[in-house]
Amino acid sequence: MKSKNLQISPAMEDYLETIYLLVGERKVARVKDIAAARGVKPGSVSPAMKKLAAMGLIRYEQREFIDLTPEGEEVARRTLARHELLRRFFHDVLNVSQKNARSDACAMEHYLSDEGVDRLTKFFEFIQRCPRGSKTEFLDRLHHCPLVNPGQPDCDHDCPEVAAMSRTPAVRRSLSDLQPGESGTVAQVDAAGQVRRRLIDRGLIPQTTVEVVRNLPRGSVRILVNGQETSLTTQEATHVVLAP
Amino acid sequence: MKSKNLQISPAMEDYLETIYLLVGERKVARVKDIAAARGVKPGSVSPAMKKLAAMGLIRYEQREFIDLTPEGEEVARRTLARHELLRRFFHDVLNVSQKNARSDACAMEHYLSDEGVDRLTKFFEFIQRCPRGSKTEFLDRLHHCPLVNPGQPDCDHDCPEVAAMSRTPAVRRSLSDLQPGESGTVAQVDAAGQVRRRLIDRGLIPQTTVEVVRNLPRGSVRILVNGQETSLTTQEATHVVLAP
DNA sequence: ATAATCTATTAAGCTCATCTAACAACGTTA
DNA sequence: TAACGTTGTTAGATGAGCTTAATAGATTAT
Ligand SMILES: [Mn+2]
Ligand SMILES: [Mn+2]
Ligand SMILES: [Mn+2]
Ligand SMILES: [Mn+2]
Repeated sequence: MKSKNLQISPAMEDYLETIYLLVGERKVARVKDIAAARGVKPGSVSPAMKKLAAMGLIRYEQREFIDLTPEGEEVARRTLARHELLRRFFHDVLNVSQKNARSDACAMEHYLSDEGVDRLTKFFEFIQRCPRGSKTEFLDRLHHCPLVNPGQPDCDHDCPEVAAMSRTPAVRRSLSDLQPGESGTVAQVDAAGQVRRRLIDRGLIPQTTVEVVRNLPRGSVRILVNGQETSLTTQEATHVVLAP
Repeated sequence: MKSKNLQISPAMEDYLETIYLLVGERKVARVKDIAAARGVKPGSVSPAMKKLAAMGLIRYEQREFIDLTPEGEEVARRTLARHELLRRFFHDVLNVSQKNARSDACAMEHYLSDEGVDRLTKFFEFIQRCPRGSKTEFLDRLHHCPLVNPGQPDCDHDCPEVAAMSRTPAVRRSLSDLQPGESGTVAQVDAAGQVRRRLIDRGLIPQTTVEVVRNLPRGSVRILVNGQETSLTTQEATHVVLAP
């Protein structure tokens, strides 16, 4: 029984993932449960099940319990592996809340290439094994570095940058220090909330090159980011820390 | 002129992003160019432009050059910022090929939450500033660590794990060493190509807990991953390195 | 100026994923 | 067994996004 449609859509992957989890949790998957888990109405589930059955991915007799075929299980597991990989990256590495980590991951899992899976896995292998024995050493630094998270006591990881910071008050150069014609590389967006969002949304993320085109009246600067011009208030510009 | 539809779909975001880039590159955006850039037919673009114009995001008179309104530019820039953030993460950090990094990023940009953007930016700030002065020190380790990339000469970063590795032949414990009932934590999937993919697709990614349920005849093991059982050949199991 | 060539718009039609609302099957309780 | 409540199926409709093919407008060459 060949599948008629070789491409599996995001929605179909999610149905398979959901069935897989339901069968794992409570032995059986029913239309009602699938609908609840996916946040859709039962009326949407029945036709979807018909389709998945036609593709040979589930075993489905009307009104009976739903079960994955080996091929469906394959897809479900692959999808879930991507889901977990991304969720862990967001939650465990980036410290995104569980809720957002989960929903971002479940949306993006359908678009992560095989190469992406491979390399993201390598990343976990690295932070698990390389950094000096303790498996959380790298994450510790990431989550507690006072350079990035102001208010953190100290990273106690003999980091010369931090030491330098506590010696000299602040040798930081910001975007507001640049003269028209000069350019620099963003090192950090030293702001929170709305200001931070606005700066990031304008493309001012670390490692981006930014050039000051000219100063505008009324305390604004015209800048060039990603080959495109925008304006910023000088106030905002002081929050963009540049690499030395 | 209020937007009738407050939610902007992935496709619409991509149209805005495309227009933004075209205007930046060659001053004007025409239907034909937009179609080519997005890989759709011109017949799809015209109605889309009509819609975006109705939403107040572009300036569009039939048969004339297309331009973003300030609101459209806002959306375009935000989308592009996410695109670049993700692309850089995949390419510069994970070493995914430009092609895949770009396409993965452009698909996922529409689903990354604000919190995700914020934290991913923090990640870049961290690797830019914390690790010992050189901005590429962390990436160097990641990309050259011989623990993860066999064949690499040596990471020369006084890493005790590597030193231990070169002293003692191999103290590694793999999934195939576990007895039924025992469990461990995945540290690395020490395989390439098909085998690696198959193991990852079964959920065996670093930091996952795995339990051996029982040994099967004919050199297979039944294992429990993510609350679900699967089988592996003993051969495959030897490639799953466990944390000590 | 006319024809040839590009380019853009439109209409019709497709697929996918969803909804609502009517209906059918089933199991339970009275 | 009859009624009821729960669960599942179906049909009809919607909307997004795309294609193709016909048509229309604009530009360029002859
Ligand atoms: Mn999903
Ligand atoms: Mn998922
Ligand atoms: Mn995109
Ligand atoms: Mn994009």
